[in-house]
Amino acid sequence: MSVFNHTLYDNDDDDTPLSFKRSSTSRPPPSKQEGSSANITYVRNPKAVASNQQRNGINGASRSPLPLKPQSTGSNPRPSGSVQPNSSVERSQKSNTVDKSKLRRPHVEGDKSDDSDDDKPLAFRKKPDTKLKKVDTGGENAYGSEDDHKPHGMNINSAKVASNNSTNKTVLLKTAPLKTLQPDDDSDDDHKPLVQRFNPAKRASNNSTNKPVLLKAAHKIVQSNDDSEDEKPLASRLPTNAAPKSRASTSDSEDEKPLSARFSRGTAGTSASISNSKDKLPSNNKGPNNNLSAPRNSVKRPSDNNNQTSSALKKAKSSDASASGSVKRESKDDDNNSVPVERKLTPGESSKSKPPVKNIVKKSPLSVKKDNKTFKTKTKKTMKSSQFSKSLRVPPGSGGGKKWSTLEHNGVIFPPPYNPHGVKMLYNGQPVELTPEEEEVATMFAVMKDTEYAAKKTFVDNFFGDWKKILGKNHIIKKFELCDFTPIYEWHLREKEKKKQMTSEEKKALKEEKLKQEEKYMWAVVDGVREKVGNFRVEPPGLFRGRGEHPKMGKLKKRIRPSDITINIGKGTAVPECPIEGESWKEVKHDNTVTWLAFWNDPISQKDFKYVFLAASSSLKGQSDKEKYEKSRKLKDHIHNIRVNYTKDFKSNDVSKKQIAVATYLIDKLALRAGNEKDDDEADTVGCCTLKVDNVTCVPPNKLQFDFLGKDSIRYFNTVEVELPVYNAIEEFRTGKKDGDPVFDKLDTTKLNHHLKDLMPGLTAKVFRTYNASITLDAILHEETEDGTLLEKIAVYQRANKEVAIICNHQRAVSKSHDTQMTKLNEKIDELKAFLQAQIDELNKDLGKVKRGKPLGNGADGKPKRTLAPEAIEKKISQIETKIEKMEMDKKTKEDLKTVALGTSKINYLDPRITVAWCKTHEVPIEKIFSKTILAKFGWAMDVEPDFRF
DNA sequence: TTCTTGACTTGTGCTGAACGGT
DNA sequence: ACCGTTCAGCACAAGTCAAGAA
Repeated sequence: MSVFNHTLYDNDDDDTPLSFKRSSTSRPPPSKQEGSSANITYVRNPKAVASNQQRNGINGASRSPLPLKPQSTGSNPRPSGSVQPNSSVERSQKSNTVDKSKLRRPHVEGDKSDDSDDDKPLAFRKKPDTKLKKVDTGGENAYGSEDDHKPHGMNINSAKVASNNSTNKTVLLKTAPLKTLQPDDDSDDDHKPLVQRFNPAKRASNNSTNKPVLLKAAHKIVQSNDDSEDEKPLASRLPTNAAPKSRASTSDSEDEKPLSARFSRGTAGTSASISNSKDKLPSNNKGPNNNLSAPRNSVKRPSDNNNQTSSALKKAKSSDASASGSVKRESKDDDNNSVPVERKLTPGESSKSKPPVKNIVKKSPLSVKKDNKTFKTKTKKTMKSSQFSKSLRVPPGSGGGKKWSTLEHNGVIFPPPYNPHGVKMLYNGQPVELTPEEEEVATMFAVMKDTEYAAKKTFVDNFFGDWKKILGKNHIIKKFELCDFTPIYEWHLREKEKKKQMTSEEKKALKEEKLKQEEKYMWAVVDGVREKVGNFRVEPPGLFRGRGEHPKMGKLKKRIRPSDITINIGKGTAVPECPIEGESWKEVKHDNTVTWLAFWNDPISQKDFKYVFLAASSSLKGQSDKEKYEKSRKLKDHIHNIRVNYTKDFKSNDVSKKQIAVATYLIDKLALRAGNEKDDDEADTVGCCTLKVDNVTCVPPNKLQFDFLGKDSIRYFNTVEVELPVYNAIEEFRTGKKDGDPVFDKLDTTKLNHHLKDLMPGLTAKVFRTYNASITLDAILHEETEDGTLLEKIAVYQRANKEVAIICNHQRAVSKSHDTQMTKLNEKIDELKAFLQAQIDELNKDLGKVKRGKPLGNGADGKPKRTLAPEAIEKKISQIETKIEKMEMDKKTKEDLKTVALGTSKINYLDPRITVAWCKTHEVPIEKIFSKTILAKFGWAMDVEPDFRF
């Protein structure tokens, strides 16, 4: 069977984590038998749980003080992407010290080689002269970042430096001209405190010496020799050669230097504030999706075998890679297993097995128009899926191309019809009789009474406007102010309580019932393989919860009916029966150039669609995921030239060119999103291309302060030191414009991406995010993993993950109980400290006696104390101190991560092969890093060789 | 060329299961 | 066994980007 299964889910093993052993070489753990055993059970125990309601509310997430990126050593300074916390409080809280030390990044200082820098994540690149000035950092991070770069030892100093300013942090990047950077960065040490520490040379030596890097050494060596390298982008290789550390130092291409040198990054703190609110209505449908036991299919897709079979190595070249990615699918044969079976698919596989199809697929947009009148069937659709040849297949993203040959599924499941509760709300103090339809909408609003939404005017206005349409002109209810939804709200609370009070048996029964109803919708069969369906539940009606200041928040999201839904299914396959009697689907299509199983128009914005796709663990999704990472890896080979290219254009006389250059720089350095144009009926958020004059402030001599609301209205706040030409260009772009005007008036994402494609096939703005995230993880893991305990290794991974999350500005709301929890933790620590101190005092006393040859007397238990050797006593004291340190560390970690979300980057930006290879090399059970779901999603990456480098 | 449509990825919060301490 | 905290997984909003239509 597939490795995947074994690895991940052996039944036998139960939950025991499997660990990859190095010795095993690339092999994954022995596989088990096929499907048999592995079951993944998604079912959870129906116990009652206390949910924590973290809520929503406001997030004020502030970012942890993480340092964003350290300086880069080289050329590009990474933007510090740190986000600053919104709340001053939070900011102040952060401490920089701890993490940083761990985070240190590889650094290269002197690098002579530019190349190396290019490979490096921006974060790691050197700063040119960093003079570290510390900028005002707001504190937390500013320093942090720098510290991070530094070797641990260095941190101390840096710590001092750091101040807790609550304000903004500025990053300091040095803009130093390249020159500065280069040659002797070592020399820079003088300037920079941090820097000094960083001598590459030193580092290298340290590693070998101080740090026990067992694995590393071996590993590295291997890499260089490995064939595997072929696969790897050059850049990646470089690092490997010497010690990772050496990377920087070693490379010599000076060519590159200039560019790199130029970039300096500031690490500013960024803070992000969040303004999301969120309360959601209870959705009817939610439910765990557990797996049912379904038989699994062991069938594999016919494949080419391109896949990687066992050998992880099969590395296809990048180009192929995408095509050949192997994917494991979850298939189940039988009911019981939900275990994913590994399968490999090659894009072409399916085709093979199946009869060749014509390849005509052209990609046309869906034929369905909204009107649906026009249903055009474009050629593609018409074509039978069956016949495409593999060669024709195009990567999923590419647009054209057949995605499947046969597709079977059972459609979607609808939420239950509204069940009136009969509780009367008050209007002007009087109970009001409402029809079920009117009551349903009133209830949607009532249950949100304690959320932030209920206090927002836009939300209330939109809700009331839509509700009035249902009430009709002549309804007694005319003014919102006279409405009192409290009775319904209280009813809701009672229902919630009832639910909570149910016994576990009752809950279990309910769950099973639900599972039984949903089981048939959970699976689809694609090219003969059973695959999980992602979101087979139609969204229930409710009030739209747009994020930020969304102009449509509160509008009624009407109930979706079968007549709103378009089904996509294989030709010749039975069309799913419409689950609601007397109704029928809007349309049934047979389009094998797309991966959706069904869609309906978003009731809030008719121009948008809601799709039903396969689950992330499916082969189709896995293949596309792999292609995404392969494309990002390819960027490694082009990044140097791209940087040279845009640097050259910073001073172009062609404004359009200049804007493209500066925008690309910001996307590369700061990991900004592209920034598509938005309509007026959407929240007012921006990305790089849509930055407005008031989103960027020039802080002389060469810093830029960004403050804007990005995706999901998450605040991006960061002050970064940039190269002087960039600074000047931004200043120029802002000149003569008003606050709300676009900084990049000659640019939009289409133009930018068009330009990027000239630099590298398939390159788009978002690829930089993936590239910088993955290469940062790869670099930190290689630079900082040392021999140590499992927990220590996991901590290294977490720090690396955190670093990436900060770069990407992935935030989360601070849990409501965070402060309480911290207080408790502090009390516990203090208590323990006092206790431990007493012990230490006692031991010290004993130590003195022992040294003087005196008897120890009796212990607390009245028995004479055993005489310990001084060394033993010292050791004991040391252990106690270590324990205290560990607790402090845990506390810091908790504080640091309170506003940082690690999951998003893990799921979307970090090439799983980096993690898998690292786990194999360092014998860390993959389950310690990836949850069951993520493991299933990344089945395609499980058999990577241990020496894989991004 | 620009606008619109369509498809798919990315991102945050909520809910309830899992975990760990008492 | 109970209970609070942590975390996995889901829901669904909000991005990106390509291709077709105008």
